[in-house]
Amino acid sequence: MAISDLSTRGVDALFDRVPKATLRAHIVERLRHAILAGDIPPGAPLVETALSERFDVSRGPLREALRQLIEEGLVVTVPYTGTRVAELSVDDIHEIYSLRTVLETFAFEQVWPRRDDRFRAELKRRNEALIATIDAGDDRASILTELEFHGLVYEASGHKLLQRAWHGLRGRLQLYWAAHHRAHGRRGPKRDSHDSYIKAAFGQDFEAMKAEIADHMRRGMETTETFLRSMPDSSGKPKRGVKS
Amino acid sequence: MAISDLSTRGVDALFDRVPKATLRAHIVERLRHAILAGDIPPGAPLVETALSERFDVSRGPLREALRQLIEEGLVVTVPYTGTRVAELSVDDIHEIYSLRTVLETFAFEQVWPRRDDRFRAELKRRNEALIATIDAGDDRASILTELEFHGLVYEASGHKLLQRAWHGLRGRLQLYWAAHHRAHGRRGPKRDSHDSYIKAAFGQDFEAMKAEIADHMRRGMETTETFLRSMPDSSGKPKRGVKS
DNA sequence: GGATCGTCGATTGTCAACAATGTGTCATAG
DNA sequence: CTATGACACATTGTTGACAATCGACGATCC
Repeated sequence: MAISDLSTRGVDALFDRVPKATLRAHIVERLRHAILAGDIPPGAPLVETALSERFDVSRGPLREALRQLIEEGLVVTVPYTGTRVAELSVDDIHEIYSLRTVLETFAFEQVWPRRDDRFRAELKRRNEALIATIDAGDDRASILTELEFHGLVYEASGHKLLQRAWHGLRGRLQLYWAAHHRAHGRRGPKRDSHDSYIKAAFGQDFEAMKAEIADHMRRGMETTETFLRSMPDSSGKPKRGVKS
Repeated sequence: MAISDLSTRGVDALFDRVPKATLRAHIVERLRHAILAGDIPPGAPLVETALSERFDVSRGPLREALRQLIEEGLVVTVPYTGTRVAELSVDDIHEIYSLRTVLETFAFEQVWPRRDDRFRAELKRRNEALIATIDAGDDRASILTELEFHGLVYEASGHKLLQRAWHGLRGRLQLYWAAHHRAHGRRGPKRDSHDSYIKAAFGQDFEAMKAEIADHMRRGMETTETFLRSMPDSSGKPKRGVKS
């Protein structure tokens, strides 16, 4: 799996100018990383010329990369006027978590009959990876490991459309979690936050699993919402902040 | 709506160069229409130079339009090799309908407490519009009216992310329905196909509504799957067929 | 002094030419 | 006749320049 490959090499090990496949894909990666890491905060303007210079590419591939990030919900644009990193809002949080509850429940429903030993072992492995990042105090990495933990269910479902939907949610979630991390230092996921989740996943009662998912999501949403409401004003109008 | 506008004036009655908003958006509209109407069948190659000439734009906006259609699942591409209209497959049908069942159930769950008279009236209105197109024998239009009928629930949910997910499903559904229509002349939706659906939607029993949705989807999926399996070979390799 | 209109700068939208890559063909050797 | 290799063609990827549009600032008029 290329995913675990990425997580081991760390978040900012950047290949500078080694076009592996297509240029646009690389820009998407790097821009997404810069946004999700908070290097370019929500609301910050994304000027095409500045970005094309920063990434050392022309505006063509860069524009296409921006379009993709728009599709992912990380970036918003208004024609002839400008492009910015998406802003945060409580309404979005409600939408993200409510839809995520539905999708993750559905994903588990698909996976339920096929929970073999490999699935169980991998779920445990990813939980231990999550705990490791928490113990290490690496909050930024713990965001990724937590997403990978939950991502397993979608991958195991074998449902491509569902995985696609999860991908769209995943980016948005990361945007909020990263902002939380940036504001409070620690986002504060507990070591045992997934214990009951795993227990239910290994059990035989699917209804219990559904309840556990709903509960897990409710807690996550409340945490995120509380954080966002504590923000002074995330809908302010930051002027500049792209260059470097 | 500009869509009905486009459908009435036909595919090649082109406004010659009246940029209303942004060029890319227009190309997306026209390309999507051409694909969903079957003018460019599944598997047909989409050559950028040919399309840019056909639509009288340069390759820049055209490429961006293609990217968007890729996101929507109507088009597939492989780097440096080519772009084609997405092919049809039974696996996709299962994914589309299973996910759609989940999403539409969720949408109804959101709408359930707010089913006021306006909602009921609009649902009836759209059903009558669907019946009108069926009676008129306009199968192509009945695809649109049926999608609009089901679309109401998503719109009424007020859930932007959910609407976005529906949008992605909608295009794919249309792709299959249009192929069905093209192959069999009539796709054959019955006049009363939504009677029980509406009855459940107006009732008080949400569990009954869930069952009705599941049943409706199951029937739709079976119809679509049966059609696709009756196709000689939809995974063949058509050579050319873009120009004109 | 306040409002309105025009102008200027900044930013995105669009275009046509050039480079990189992949695929199929055709000649050639075994 | 088959396999193999090089070559040419078709197609996408990338680039830099040019055009259209928007927002803000400042001058001007009431």
